[in-house]
Amino acid sequence: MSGTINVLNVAEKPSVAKSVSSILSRSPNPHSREGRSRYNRIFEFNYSIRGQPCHMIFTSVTGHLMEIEFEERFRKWHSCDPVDLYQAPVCKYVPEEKNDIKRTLEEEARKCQWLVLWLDCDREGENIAFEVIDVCRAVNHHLVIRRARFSALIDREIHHAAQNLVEPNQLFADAVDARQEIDLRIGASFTRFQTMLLRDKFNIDFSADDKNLVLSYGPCQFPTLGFVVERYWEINSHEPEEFWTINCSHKSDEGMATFNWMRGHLFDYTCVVIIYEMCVQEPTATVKNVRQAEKLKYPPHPLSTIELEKRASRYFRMSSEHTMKVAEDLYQAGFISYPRTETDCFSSRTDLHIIVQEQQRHPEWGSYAQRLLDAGAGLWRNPTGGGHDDKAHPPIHPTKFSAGEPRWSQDHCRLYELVVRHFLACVSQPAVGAETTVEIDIAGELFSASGRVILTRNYLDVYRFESWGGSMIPSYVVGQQFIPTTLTLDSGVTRPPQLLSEADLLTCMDKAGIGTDATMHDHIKKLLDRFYATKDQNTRFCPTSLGEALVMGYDNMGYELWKPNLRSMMEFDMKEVSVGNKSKHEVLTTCLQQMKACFLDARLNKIKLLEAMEVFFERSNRSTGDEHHTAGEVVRSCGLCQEADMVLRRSRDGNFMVGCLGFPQCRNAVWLPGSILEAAVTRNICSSCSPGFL
DNA sequence: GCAAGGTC
Repeated sequence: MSGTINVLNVAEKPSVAKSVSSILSRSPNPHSREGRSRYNRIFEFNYSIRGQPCHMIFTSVTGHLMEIEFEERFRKWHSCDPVDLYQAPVCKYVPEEKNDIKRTLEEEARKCQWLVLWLDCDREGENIAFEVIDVCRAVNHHLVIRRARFSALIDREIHHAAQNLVEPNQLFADAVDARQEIDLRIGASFTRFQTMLLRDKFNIDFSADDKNLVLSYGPCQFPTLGFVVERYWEINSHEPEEFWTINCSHKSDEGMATFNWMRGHLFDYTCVVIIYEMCVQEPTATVKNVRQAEKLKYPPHPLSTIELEKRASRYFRMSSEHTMKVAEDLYQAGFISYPRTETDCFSSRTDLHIIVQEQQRHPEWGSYAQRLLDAGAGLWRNPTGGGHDDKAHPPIHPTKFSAGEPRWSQDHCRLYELVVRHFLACVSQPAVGAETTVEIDIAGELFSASGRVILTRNYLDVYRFESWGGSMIPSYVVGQQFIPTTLTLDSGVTRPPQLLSEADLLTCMDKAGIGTDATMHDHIKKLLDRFYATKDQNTRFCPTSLGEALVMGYDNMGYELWKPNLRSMMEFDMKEVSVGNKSKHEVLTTCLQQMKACFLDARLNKIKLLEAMEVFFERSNRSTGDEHHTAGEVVRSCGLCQEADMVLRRSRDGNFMVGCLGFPQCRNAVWLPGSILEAAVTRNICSSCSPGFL
C-alpha cells in the first residue's frame, strides 16, 4: 500500500457529518475546523479503508446544492410564450446562498485523491451526490469517486459502509432529474398562463398585500386544493334526508340504560310507524343476550412526521407548518430527535430505557416514567411499529430532558410535551376495559345497549390527549323481562360530511402520495398564501371563490389536473427510471409531450376557465352590495347551513339563481343557465325523481 | 413573479 491519501467525505447535512465522523474516529468530539459556510464544519481524523491509510476530511452540504432553472432568456414572464417552456433549455446552477458550501467543496477537493459520498440513501440523496460530484470533479479530474451506503447512524452500519464503498447510482439520480424538470416546466407554464389570463380580466380584490398576485399551479399544490374543493362540493350537493328511528330506555335502581334500535334508522316513515305501534302495544322487553368481553385500547405507534403534524393540529390546533418550525427549533437545541422521518418503529438497537430514565425527574410525568421502569409494575411493553421505515431516521423521540426552558413559547412546551408523552405511551401497556352488550326483544324488534368500564388505564395515564369514553349500564340476565321507561319514535336528518381538517388533508395527501413528509406542510400553507383556501378556527379548510373557480375551470375542460392521478403517474414513472425499466429521456419525452398537449388544449379552452371565474367573481362582487339581503321567493331551507332559507332571485346579469340568505357566512347557491327566461317557485313535485322531504 | 425537493 502506498502512503496516506486524502479523502473528502460529504454528508447531506451537518449533523450526519458529525455523527459519522464521531463513529469512524471513535471519538465523541473529533477535531474540526470552520469551512466557508458557518453551518457546515469540517471534521478531520485518520481512518483506514481496507488497509489503505486515509486522512479523512468530512464536511456536508445542506440538502440540494443546485437548483434547476430555465436559461436566461426564458426567465422573464413576457420573454416568451409559456408553451415554449416545454422545450426551453434548462440548466442546473448553485444558487447564491449555497456558494460558500460550493467553495468549501472546491478547496477541499483539490487536496484530495478520493471523494466519498455519505448522502442519505434515497433518490434525492443520490441526486445530491451527483451535484457534489459535479462541483468537485470540475476542480479535480482525477478524483476517485465512491458512495457509502448506510441506513442508520450506528457503529456497525457506518464502519461496514466505509469498508464496502460502492458506485453512485446514476438511475436514482436520473429519476430525480426527470421529476425536477417536469415539475419546473409544468409549474412555470401553467402558472404564467393562468396568472396572465385571469389577473387582468378580473378585479380579484384581496385586502392584504396583493401587489404580486400569482395564481400558481403545481403538481402537488393543485391536487391538495382539489381535496379541499371536492369535499366542499360534496357538502354543497348534500341533500338532507329525514329518517326515523325507535329509541328505548330503561331506568332501574342501578341506573339508566339506553337501547338503540338494531335496524338503525329507516327512511320510510309509514314502515317505522307500523313497527313502533307494534312495540307500544306489546312493550314488554325480554333480555335475549348479555355479552361481556375484555377490550384493549392500544397506545399509538412511535411518532413519524405526519403523525406529529396531525396530532399537533388535533390537540393544539397548530398548523403543520408551524409545528415543523417549532419541531426544528427543539431539534436544533437537542431536545428531540430529527423531526423529518417516515419511520414509525424503533430499531431493536435503540436503548428505550435510557430515554425513559431521563424523564423521571419531570414534575408532571416523572412518576409515570418511574412506574414504567419498575419491572414489578408491569407497565412496560416493547413498542409495536406501524410498518414504515425510511432507513435513515428513528421515530421522533425526546433526546434531552427538560422541564421547560425560559426561552420556550407555549407551543414549544406543548410540542415537547407531546413528543415525550407520546414516547412514554408507546412503551406502555394498552388500556384494559370491560365491555358489556345487552340485547333485548320488544314485539320481535331487537334493541341493544352497551357500556364500558376502564379496568386499567395504563398508557392513558400519561397520554392525556386520548380518552376512552364509555359509561356504566345496569346488569341484566338473559330471560329477564321489564317494561321500558321510555319508548319513542324519533326523527333525524342526514348531515353532510364536515370540511376537511388539517389532519384530514394530511391523510388525503399521504394516501395519494402528494408531497413528502418534509414538504406536505408547505403545500398546505401555499393554498392559504395564494388565497385558494381559508382555514377556520377548527383547522377546517374551505376553498375561496378563487380556488373553487380554478378547480372548476379545469374540471369543466375535462382535465384532471387538480386530481392526484397526475402525481401518482409521475411517481410511478420515477420508480421505473430508478430501477432501469425506463430511461430518463423516455419518461421526460412522453410526460412533457402529454402535458404540452394538455396545456395547448387548456389554452384553447380558456373560455371555460374564464366562465368559471365569472360565476364566482360575480358572486363575490355581489357581496359588496346589499342586494343579497333583498328577499326573494323561498324555495326551501338551506341544507348546507341549516339555518337560513334558500331564495329564488335574479343576479345582476339578469340570470336566475337560488341562493342562501345566510350569505356570506353560507355560500350555498345554484346558478340557473342564462337561457332560462322565467323561473318561479311551485309546490309541484317532480314525478320522475320525486325528491324527498327537503 | 413560476414547481418541488433537500436543509439551516
